[in-house]
Amino acid sequence: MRWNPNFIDAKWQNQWTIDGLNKVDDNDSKPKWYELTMYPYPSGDTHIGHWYAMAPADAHARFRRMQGYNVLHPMGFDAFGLPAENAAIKRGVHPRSWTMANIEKMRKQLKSMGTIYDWDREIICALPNYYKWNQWLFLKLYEAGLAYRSDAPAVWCPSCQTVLANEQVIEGQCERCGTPIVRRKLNQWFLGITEYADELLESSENLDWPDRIITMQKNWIGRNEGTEVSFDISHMGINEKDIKVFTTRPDTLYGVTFMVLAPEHPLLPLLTTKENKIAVTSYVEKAINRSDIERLSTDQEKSGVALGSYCINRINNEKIPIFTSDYVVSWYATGAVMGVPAHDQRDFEFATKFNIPIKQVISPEKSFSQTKELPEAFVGSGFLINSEQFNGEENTNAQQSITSFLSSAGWGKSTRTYRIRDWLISRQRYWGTPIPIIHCSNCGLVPVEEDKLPVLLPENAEFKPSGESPLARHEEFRNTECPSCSTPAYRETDTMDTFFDSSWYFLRYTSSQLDTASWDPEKVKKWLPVDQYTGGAEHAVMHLLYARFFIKALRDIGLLSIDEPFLRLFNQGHIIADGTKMSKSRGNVVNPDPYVEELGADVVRTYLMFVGPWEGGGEWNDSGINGIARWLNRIWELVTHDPKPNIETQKLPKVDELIQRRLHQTIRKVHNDLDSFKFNTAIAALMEFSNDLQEIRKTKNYDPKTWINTCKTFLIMLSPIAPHITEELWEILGEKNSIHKQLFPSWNDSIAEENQIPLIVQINGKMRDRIIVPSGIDEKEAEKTALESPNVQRHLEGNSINKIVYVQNKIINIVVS
RNA sequence: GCCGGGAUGGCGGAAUGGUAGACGCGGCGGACUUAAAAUCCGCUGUUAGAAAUAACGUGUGGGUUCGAGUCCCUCUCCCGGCACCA
Repeated sequence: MRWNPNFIDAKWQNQWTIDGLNKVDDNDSKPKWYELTMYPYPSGDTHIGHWYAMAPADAHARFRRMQGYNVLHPMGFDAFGLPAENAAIKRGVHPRSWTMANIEKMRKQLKSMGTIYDWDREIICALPNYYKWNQWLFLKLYEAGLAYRSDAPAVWCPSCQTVLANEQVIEGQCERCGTPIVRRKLNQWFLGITEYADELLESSENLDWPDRIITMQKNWIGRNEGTEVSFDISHMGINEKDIKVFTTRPDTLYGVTFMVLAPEHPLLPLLTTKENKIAVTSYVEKAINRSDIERLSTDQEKSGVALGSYCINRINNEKIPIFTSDYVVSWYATGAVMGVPAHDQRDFEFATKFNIPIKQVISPEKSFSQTKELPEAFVGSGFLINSEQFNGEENTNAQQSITSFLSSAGWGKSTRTYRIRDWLISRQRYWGTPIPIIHCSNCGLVPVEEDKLPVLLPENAEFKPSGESPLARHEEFRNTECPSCSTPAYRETDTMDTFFDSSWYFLRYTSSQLDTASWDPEKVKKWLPVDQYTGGAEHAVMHLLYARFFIKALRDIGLLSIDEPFLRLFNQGHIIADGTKMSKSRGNVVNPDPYVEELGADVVRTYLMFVGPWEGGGEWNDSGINGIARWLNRIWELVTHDPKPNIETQKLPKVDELIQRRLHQTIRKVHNDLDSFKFNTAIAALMEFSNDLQEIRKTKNYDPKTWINTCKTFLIMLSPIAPHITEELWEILGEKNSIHKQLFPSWNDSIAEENQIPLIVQINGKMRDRIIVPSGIDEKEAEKTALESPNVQRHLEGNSINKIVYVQNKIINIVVS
């Protein structure tokens, strides 16, 4: 190393702090730019994956700042969550001390990256000055009817000993620990995200987000148009008079030969006959206790049991036997399915197994008379048969006519159903925000008064998981009195999902120190929405969807006036090691510190940006990192060594022109690449340019003034990527003001333009020669020059020219017979 | 099963329908050095050739085009998402 990176890193990080270079001024009159990167969970070690997420984001934010924006690029810690609790249980330390010690360590490591975070704005969600506002926002949502308690069947992770949101289930397994989940009926807190399903779907069209994320959110919301049909059970003598089903195929209504209720369906016990009770109860119990993976595996044989009762298909008055089966799930649509075995493969399999009649009602041909036995369900389109007045109708048509018939009869209606469920936010764990509600036997649910917030998380809880919240066993916390009637009452003891914290943290950055409100409305008005968000795609249907919902809900409550939190989104890839995600438990964490110590922060930053497109991520491999160290070394040499040009040569103006041309080409390329997160090619362009400068220096034919100015411009372009070495060299070149206060250079297309270009000569599309011609020559001239080429002549021998295709400044293709 | 994205040298990767392999790593050869490291110079897709050059070459097979890594169709494999969703 020709320069001492450790010395320079420390020198400038210190100097920038002293100068307040990265303080963000809310009153700055420059246009604002809010560039946000997802805040990390303080797991203890900043690994190379964190750098991969943060260093390029920092370079981009710096680039925006150099374009003249007032840039807010904050950092904080997603400090509540299970790992702290698990680590605490394992090691006997308190989650708070574990978390705070980790934050301490991570903050130091993040500072070593040389980022522009304004640490005065840091947020830590696990501190009362943050979670107080979680509680306050919860109460606002509660007042608005968007937070409610309900008995819906919840997803339960047997290992984490808590309920989860549907979004936290990946292929039937807990997102965090991979344990197969089960469903339990529990009384839990939900947020009404489904009320916003349509808006979430529709307004995503206007976001500058990757298509795949928008698609994932669309699929997750899963809006489906169909028909709700009610089947008559009034003969059963119970309160409910019908079973409602949702179907996308109302055209097959005459083909219904059975009804299936989900094992959790509320009507199930009421519709089970005495004779069938034992069989049904045992089936239901088994089904409910199975994990989703077992239960929803598509390759198992259909199972089920008859309830012994029937319902009436009102359209034709047929008696339809009722079954229960685990292929019908309670958490989608109405939890009941009309069985049309002739036209649905699942129903077909069920009917075959239980010897239920299969009645065909759609035929591929119009003149169809006789029902043959179907080998499998016919799911194609065709014409209705066995359907009374609708016979002969095209089935797509019949979907509408049957639906309107049902509507006018009051037996059904056209409707929509959604896959998305309301967001379950209760967690039976300790290390989270206490839900600020009091349960009173007289008054029911009573919100904690605002001036009593925060409801503090007690320090001395026994947090070993037991299936109920640790706070439930904390008498002092649990026992309180009702704010409204003053009788003894108890506190809600569940805590909030940590995605609650991250749904609004970006608002808090604008006024993180404020203790009289969740945020300063003026500042939020100034900074929001986030102009550019960067982070991993794994949050597509969790954090990103929740945050969008939050903003819309808070807008409707009157706390905000924006519709969307994040205007632009960029998903960077992930650095993996040994083929999987880096994690402490897997023991494959790559620590950046040794690299930083050996090579300096700039080398690590630059290398991470150079290895490939940012969205790609990839396997960690340090084989090329020395190449970056060598390059920065060469730059050090280039700038610090007196050029000593031979100013007497006559070629001087020409070389100057060449330098200028290459410089302007490079500015254009680097500007456009940084603008669109293409750091790898921006760095490649800077490398090419520095290689050119080295060649030029060897000639000694240039004006020293041009040389120095060119070096300075080059350093400015490199400074968002490698902030320390460029600042040092900037100082060495005699500059007094920080390089990071300079504007990004602009280019001039006419200076960048080449006057001599290589023209590719092809014969029948194969390259035969490249000739240097003046830029912009016309076809005739190009043709003449091309035909003069000996190699071209050789290939033309004995052939006649059919056609010549000329593309100016690119190619000339001679087509011969 | 459905919906996305992808497959380019030994490796990471680059290429508005117009020179495939920029840039970097690694490798080979050379200079400097007592030597090594560092640094510098040259070569480096495959095959043939001393070279000029030629043929071949972007997962498979076809197509459109003067011209295809790029556009269209087929298949294979890999990655991500969803999935007994009614």
